Amino acid sequence: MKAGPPDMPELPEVETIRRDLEARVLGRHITGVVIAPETGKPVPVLKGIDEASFREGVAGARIEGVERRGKYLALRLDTRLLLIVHLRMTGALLRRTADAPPDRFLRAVLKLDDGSELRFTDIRKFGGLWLAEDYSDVTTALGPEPLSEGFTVEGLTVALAGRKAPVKSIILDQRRIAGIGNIYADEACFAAAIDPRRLGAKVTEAEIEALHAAVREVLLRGVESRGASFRDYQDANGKQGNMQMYVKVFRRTGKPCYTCETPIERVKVGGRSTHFCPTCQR
DNA sequence: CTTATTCCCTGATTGC
DNA sequence: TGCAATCAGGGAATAA
Repeated sequence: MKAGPPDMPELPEVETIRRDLEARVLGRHITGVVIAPETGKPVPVLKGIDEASFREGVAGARIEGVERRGKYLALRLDTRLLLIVHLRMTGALLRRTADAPPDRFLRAVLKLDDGSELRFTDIRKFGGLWLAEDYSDVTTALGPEPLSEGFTVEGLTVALAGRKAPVKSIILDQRRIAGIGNIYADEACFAAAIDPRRLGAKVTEAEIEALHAAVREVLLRGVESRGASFRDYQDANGKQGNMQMYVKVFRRTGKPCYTCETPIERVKVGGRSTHFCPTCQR
């Protein structure tokens, strides 16, 4: 496995986990919860709820749906509550048999009535679990799902109109579009031939159409590839994705652009590492 | 409403 | 060789 900074679960990665879990845990009952002892600096894995209340809220509940909203994953319980998970940077949600070897960086375990377990691991402890009635209880309002009909050229036009923020920052903003992270933002800007540093207000009508199509294209390819595993990402079965083999610019700094052979450049946009081709992207 | 900055956390990498 | 400093980043909080 290639070394480097961690890769972060974005829409395609979370969707891959969702599909894996839907096929395996739908209809199962949660029989127990185990919170792993803290290692390093103590950071609660349960957000906005104490352990006893969480256990009481999920124990015995039946899993009636496995959902995704943006980068949030949720188990819909028959109690009408959502057990919401966010993996942030290094989180994983692994389906294991109860006798499987211990996982490193374990933070919480949901035990199921078929003897399997859902293990939440997280090296950097940015992720967490919530128990809530709705996504709006745990996050600011999320924009449309980019792979749904709710994501339109018109909506993207409004999101960019008059804005002085870089186009990359705008498509990374979960309130504008839900689910795009650093990998797919860079790939979408390349596919649309737009310099990621360009201000939103300076993107033309034709380019907005191209960007709309590009966002959908790169995310669909990501889902088809079962996500990108540059280092840490793994699906619910502990397997890596393949999207890292198809990226055109992300973490290809100094390597030749596949289109024009100009070396890919890396800059900071909105505090995030940003990769682009200075020739193809204007 | 906007945009920019800081913070959280720890394994990998870089620098001396 | 060793050990400290630096880096990565999603999203919330804060500042302006």
